[in-house]
Amino acid sequence: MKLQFIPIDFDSIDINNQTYIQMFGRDENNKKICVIEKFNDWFYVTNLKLKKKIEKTKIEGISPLKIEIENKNYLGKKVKALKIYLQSSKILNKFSEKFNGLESDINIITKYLIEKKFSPLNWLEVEGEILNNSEELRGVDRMNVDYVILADSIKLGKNKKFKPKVLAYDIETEEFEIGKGKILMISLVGENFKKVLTFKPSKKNYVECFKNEEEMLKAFIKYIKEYSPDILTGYFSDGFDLPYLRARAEKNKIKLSLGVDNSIPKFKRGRVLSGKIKGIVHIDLLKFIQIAYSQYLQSETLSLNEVASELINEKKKDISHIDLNSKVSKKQWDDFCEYNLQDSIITEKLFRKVWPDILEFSKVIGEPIYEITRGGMSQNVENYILHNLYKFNEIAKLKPNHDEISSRIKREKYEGAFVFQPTPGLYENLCFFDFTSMYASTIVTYNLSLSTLSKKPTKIIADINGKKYFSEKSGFFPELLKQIIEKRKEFKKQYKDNPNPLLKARSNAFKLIANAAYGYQGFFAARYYCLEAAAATAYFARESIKKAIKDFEKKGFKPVYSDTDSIAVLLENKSKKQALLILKEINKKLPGIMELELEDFYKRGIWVTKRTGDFGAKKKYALIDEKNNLKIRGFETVRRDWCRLSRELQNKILELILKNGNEKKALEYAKEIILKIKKRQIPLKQLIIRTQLKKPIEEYKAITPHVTIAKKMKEKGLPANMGSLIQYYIAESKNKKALVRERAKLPDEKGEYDINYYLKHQILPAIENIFEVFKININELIEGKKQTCLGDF
DNA sequence: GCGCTGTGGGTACC
DNA sequence: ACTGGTACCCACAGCGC
Repeated sequence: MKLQFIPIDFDSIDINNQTYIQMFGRDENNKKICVIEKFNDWFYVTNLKLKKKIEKTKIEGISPLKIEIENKNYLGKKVKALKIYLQSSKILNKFSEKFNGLESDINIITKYLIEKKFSPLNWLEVEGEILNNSEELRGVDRMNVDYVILADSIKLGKNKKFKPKVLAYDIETEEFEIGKGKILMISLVGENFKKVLTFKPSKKNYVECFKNEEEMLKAFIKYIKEYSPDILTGYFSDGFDLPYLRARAEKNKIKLSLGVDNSIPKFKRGRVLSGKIKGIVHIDLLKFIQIAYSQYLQSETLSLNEVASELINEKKKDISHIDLNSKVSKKQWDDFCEYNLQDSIITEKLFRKVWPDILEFSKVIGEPIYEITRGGMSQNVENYILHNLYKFNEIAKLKPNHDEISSRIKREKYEGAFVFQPTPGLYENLCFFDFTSMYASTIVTYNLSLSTLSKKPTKIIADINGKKYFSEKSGFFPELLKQIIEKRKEFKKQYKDNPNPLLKARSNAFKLIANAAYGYQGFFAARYYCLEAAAATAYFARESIKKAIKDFEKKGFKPVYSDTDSIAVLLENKSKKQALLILKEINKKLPGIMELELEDFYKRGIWVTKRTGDFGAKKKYALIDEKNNLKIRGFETVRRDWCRLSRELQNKILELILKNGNEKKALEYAKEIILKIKKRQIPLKQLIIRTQLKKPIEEYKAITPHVTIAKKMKEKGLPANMGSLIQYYIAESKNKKALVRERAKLPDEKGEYDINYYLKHQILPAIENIFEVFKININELIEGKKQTCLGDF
């Protein structure tokens, strides 16, 4: 039979020493199906003399299926290679190791997709037979899908729209530690499907009540099987919900058979766990948001609440804390159920919102959605490369081994970007320019990569701790990056002409890959690691930006600031038109694909001194554009480890100064706030300091306030683990010389906030340097000196 | 015990 | 360990005296 099929999840299986690829997805009638196809895995050997020996080799009773001689490239050089096919991939590594093989370390699904030139989530045309309790294939078709088909041939099909069947879930538990307490409830939300499973009655109509935790877990499994989603999604579900479910299932001695073959979820150890369910793509939305969105989000944490409110304008249900040790009222329990349901509702909506990005990311990189949502950007860059090496007939380089990685980690840092030393002051009429995708353009323009690093001198010379040369013949890495940049441009333009989420997502996916390519070459675990290329990229970028600054200066534009790829100049008596003309002139002379573009014009901008030393601080400035929009960089206002009071005060002061062009109103405002805190009229909420715990508590050498508080929280049984945001305030103490950490208290701990601490350590640092631009000494104002001059105090 | 400087730690910029 | 380097600023740690 012949059918149209869209693959969503991928796996492989070995039956009687033959490897098969399993693809789970939908047919054109929206039936959930599994397509199985034989696949012969391979590896390469570049020593042709080994052909006979390999042919005769047998491992675990298996010898090579066939060996082909191919003309290939390896790191840009022509090679003759043996391509050795094996019917079973389980002995591939053993074979490959024996003969120093290549490409044996590429994931089998990746290889299948590369060989077939399929991309996940593209429709395929499948011809084959439906399996019916096939004994020959050891009952591989006994799965919870509508049918299983063994394919004879698979071709690219006609693309059409596809909407995956999604189920979102969320659990509420007694304890935060995985598996420690019971799971109290589980919510499930899909299209026209809303349920909360629990074992304590509630009158809410979506709640289903079971005898105990065990029965609830069984029902959870049953509902997932019945609903049979393509995608099961949660928020932080790799790190919490799924492992917790696994632990409680074990405790209740039931099998968490969520897979379509009744298998239990598999967990892969990484920096954090990732949970895989056979035949259903488990997506932890948090992970994808970290990869694709975090750099664009305003949210200070990536909590579901903050992210959802920013992306879909939805909030979690606000309920008061429930103390499970005391009696819980019916109303409280109902609210709790609703809270649980709401989390899944939000997660499902959030999923719908980011789905175009997941889809495009997967198509652009060429990897299934499970893979692209895990493993970080370096992995995505690498996968993009692997899927496109065929264009260059390249054999892939092996991953570095453990020793290689260790020595790479130990290497010294190289010199990075250039940052202009600003002169503190308030400036008027500024013009910002920046290089488009600077590092990526630099890599392309100067041909910087592992395979183009040359031992012999060339015209491309990077002066990085000695001279390094790069060949002028373009290499596959820069060439690939060039294509990425071109595609980015193309889709960006298409999006401009025809704004739709898919085009935006596609353009954004290419942008993210381009931006990560530079970091990739300097990343210790990269296949195409090349520190010289990374250092040379930074070198040529520095040269470019310094030259551009000089060029603007020559044309009479005074440079004020520059960081990595941006330049700010003063317009002074010149017009915007003139600035754009100069930009054009400078652009004409730029090499390769380097391109400088106008970022924006600003009415005013302010730069301040460092707190220590009397010169201008880098990476700290505030701008106001012609529509009175503020753009604040680096200041305490944008730093989450400062209390709200200092942040809001500083923000207001910057705004008043930039709007008015002078400090008068700002000073009035500062006085007001200082007076308020002196009178203890500022609510504690404004004074909470938040700092993240970046590692396990025991590993800290310096015992800072937030570490002290974290310890206190642990003692109280509150969650304070790696990654937690620790909140505290600084309270008064009889001992004037007590350390800050000794005065730090939890937000709900009794005490009076220390007015002096907040004046000197939170308010003063946030505004002192700003007023210094106007020769005003805020410290004197705070301490109450010169009262007669300033009044009020 | 005081004052200075170095270091660890967190966060932001690009 | 899960892209890179640059820079700010705090609180504590450690040193000399």
